Amino acid sequence: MRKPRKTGKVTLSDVALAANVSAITVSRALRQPSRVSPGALARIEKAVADLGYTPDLAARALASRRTDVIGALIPSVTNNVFADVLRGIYNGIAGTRYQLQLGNTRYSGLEEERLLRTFLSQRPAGLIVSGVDQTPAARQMLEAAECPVVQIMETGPDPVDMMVGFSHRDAARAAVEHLVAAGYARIGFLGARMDPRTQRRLQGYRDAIEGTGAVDEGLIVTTLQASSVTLGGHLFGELVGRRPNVEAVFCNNDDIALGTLFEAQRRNIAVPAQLGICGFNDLEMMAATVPPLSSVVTHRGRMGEDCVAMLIEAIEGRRPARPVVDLGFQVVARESTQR
Amino acid sequence: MRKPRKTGKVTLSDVALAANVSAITVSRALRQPSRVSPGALARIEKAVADLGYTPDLAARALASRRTDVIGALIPSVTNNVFADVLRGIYNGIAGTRYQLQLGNTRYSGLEEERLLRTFLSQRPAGLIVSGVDQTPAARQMLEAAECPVVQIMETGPDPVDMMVGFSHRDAARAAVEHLVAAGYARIGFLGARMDPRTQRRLQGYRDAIEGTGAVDEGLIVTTLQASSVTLGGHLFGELVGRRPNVEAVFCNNDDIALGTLFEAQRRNIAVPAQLGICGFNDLEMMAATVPPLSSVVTHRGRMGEDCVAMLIEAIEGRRPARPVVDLGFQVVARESTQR
DNA sequence: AAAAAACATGACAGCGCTACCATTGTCAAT
DNA sequence: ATTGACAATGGTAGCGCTGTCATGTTTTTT
Repeated sequence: MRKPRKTGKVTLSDVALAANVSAITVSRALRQPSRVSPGALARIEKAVADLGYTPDLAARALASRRTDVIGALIPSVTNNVFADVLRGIYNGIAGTRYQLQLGNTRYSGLEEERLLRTFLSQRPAGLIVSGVDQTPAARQMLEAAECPVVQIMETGPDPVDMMVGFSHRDAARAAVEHLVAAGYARIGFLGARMDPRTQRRLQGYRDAIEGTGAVDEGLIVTTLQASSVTLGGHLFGELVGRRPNVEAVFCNNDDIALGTLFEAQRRNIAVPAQLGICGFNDLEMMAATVPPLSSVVTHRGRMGEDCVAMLIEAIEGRRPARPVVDLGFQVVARESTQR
Repeated sequence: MRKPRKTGKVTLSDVALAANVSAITVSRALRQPSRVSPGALARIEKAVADLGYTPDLAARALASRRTDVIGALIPSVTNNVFADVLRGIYNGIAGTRYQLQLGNTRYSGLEEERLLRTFLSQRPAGLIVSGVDQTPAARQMLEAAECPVVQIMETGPDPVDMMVGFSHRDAARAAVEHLVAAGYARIGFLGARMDPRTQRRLQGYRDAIEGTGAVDEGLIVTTLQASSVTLGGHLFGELVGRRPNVEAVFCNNDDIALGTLFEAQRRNIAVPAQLGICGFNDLEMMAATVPPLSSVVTHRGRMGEDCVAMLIEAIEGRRPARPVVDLGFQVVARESTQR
């Protein structure tokens, strides 16, 4: 007697009809099977399979005023660092009922605001944002968000909600202290992009150098350009031009460290005898170079996994005991810094 | 007289009330401003701004039976190749009304099917999938999809709908022919992961070698492990163990080529004099190594941008004249293959 | 000047699902 | 036997928006 649906789509009530229960019971069977009698459940499951029913997520979202979408905002999809974090996030999310919606802010605060607005209008179940330097407007949106929020990549005071990361300043400081301990003096800093986290690493460099004397600004070479291996070579070339007696470099990231290594080869500067090189992040390749490059391990995959785990806990009402997780770091000393 | 919404949310009809028009007119003003009188439009825009109205996408999706979501399925988020494609996709999508939903299949056909099912139940506006080797079930879902579909990464016969990519087989063949032309004999092949596109590159290698004589299977070293720089070194070591007189290698990708370069340095094998190395994809770093490494340029960013452009054209009813776009490739000869 | 076409707007009825409350039946406690 | 607690199920009423058709108003055409 029921008029055929215009859309031809199999709906809840088609399933209900086939299973001889009401629509709401089917809905319950799908979401909380334990609240439905075994007999009804079996009939419903059969009907779902027979009819090939798939829930309509838009209808569900509209009716329940919630979704299973976790939004994530990262500044770059090509940067290996975020790629690893992203892999962790996908690993953490696989097998759960949540879906990831990824936004690429391209290091722009305005773009982040725009994406945040879009995401929030979808009533996400949770939100992942990178860093702690949101614009005031973004910060306000995050605080007003009625879902859990995790800030990733770094730790800091005053979290919006939860946090998982580490101190870039401390990590950089430890790396430079390692160079000092290895016997290098006149240590340079090479940095690209100069986003907030890079700035904090520079600060860590200053912290360490100040422990041994005055900072020579001429040893600090930075650019706003995006990081690359080629650029690493250029930066090192610039540094050598300015301070020919430089003994070691702490590189803002591993691409720059690799570029520096190649540039040193090109200039016949022996690594580690004449030049110590330390990178940051410890990408897989760092152990494979000649000589192997020292770096700072950052737990990127772990960060992605943990932030998803924390988010899901919070979404499901079990707020983590510690809302701020510091994953730490580890200086890995390889041949490139063994004078 | 209108009872206050329970959700406290600003809705279309709140805007309509404030602008003194009906809800449907507000709806039109937002979607097709040209169909509303300038006066009404101005009042509506003011009301939207004053009230801070944001459309509810779930409600829109339910009522209109369509969304602005473009789903993309890629096999890996950490592989530089896909990262570049993804960047292109995000570039193409920025500034449009479309949103990207990204799925990570992790090179698994089953996972691809699962994600496809999830995506399709959201009535996406369009779909991007990687490669041409979908499982039969996935293929069927794609063919039944009522939205445009683009297959990316490679071209082939029998597209589901549209395609943008290039021939991996031809590209690999050209690379190996370049090695031959450079005067190398006994050319090896190093491959990891051995996914379908890698297999086709191996086929291209065979094509080229067969042009000069018989293929020596001992020169082909492969593994199912995921590619990495370290692994590249191991593969090359394995190859040298088996065929000490190998003169050149065509590497399945640039990470492996880089690993090979380092392994050659470790073994004091001179590149390019004693060993020619050619990679695949031409990542940025290839030009910065010592010596610079030859590779095959693949237009990854372009592929991402083009596939989005094609998809949007098709979504909006302007089907592209050529549904299959071959972006081609380019062998870049650098010092590593200049004997 | 009358007819036709184009515009501007609105009323209504859902889209497919779930929140909320109500109803029924069963069983243990009183 | 009565009561209350609980489990299983269903009815009703939307969630916020848009498709469809209808209505009135202007502009254009012949």
